[in-house]
Amino acid sequence: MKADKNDFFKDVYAVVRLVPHGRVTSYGAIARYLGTGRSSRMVGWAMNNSHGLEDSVPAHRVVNRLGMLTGKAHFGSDDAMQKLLEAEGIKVENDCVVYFERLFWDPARELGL
DNA sequence: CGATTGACGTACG
DNA sequence: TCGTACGCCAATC
Repeated sequence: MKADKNDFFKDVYAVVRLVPHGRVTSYGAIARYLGTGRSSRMVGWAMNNSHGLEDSVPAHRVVNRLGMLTGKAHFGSDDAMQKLLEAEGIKVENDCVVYFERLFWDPARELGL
């Protein structure tokens, strides 16, 4: 098993797919879980690459540390991301996830790092 | 090949 | 407490 940077992206997708239905996580949480820590930007880049992937990555479950739908503009429609979150029972208001801290899913914690 | 941007986060003033 | 600056790594211009 090689630990190429390519696996980093792959791991990001894997973690995002592991996010339970009706839950959300943050870029920093994933980055920290992967060990990149401060390279949270790369997580966002991975999401951007996820658009061309065969497997759909629930990027709508990934928001910034504030629970803000920062990537909503990349879903094609500004309402697409919010609509997807609401479809899972996540209440979104003013582009911000309501009870974000309650719905927050930390891989490093849930997966038992 | 060099400079800028980007779906973020933390540190400092 | 709020605002600004910097770091991170890769991709794009």
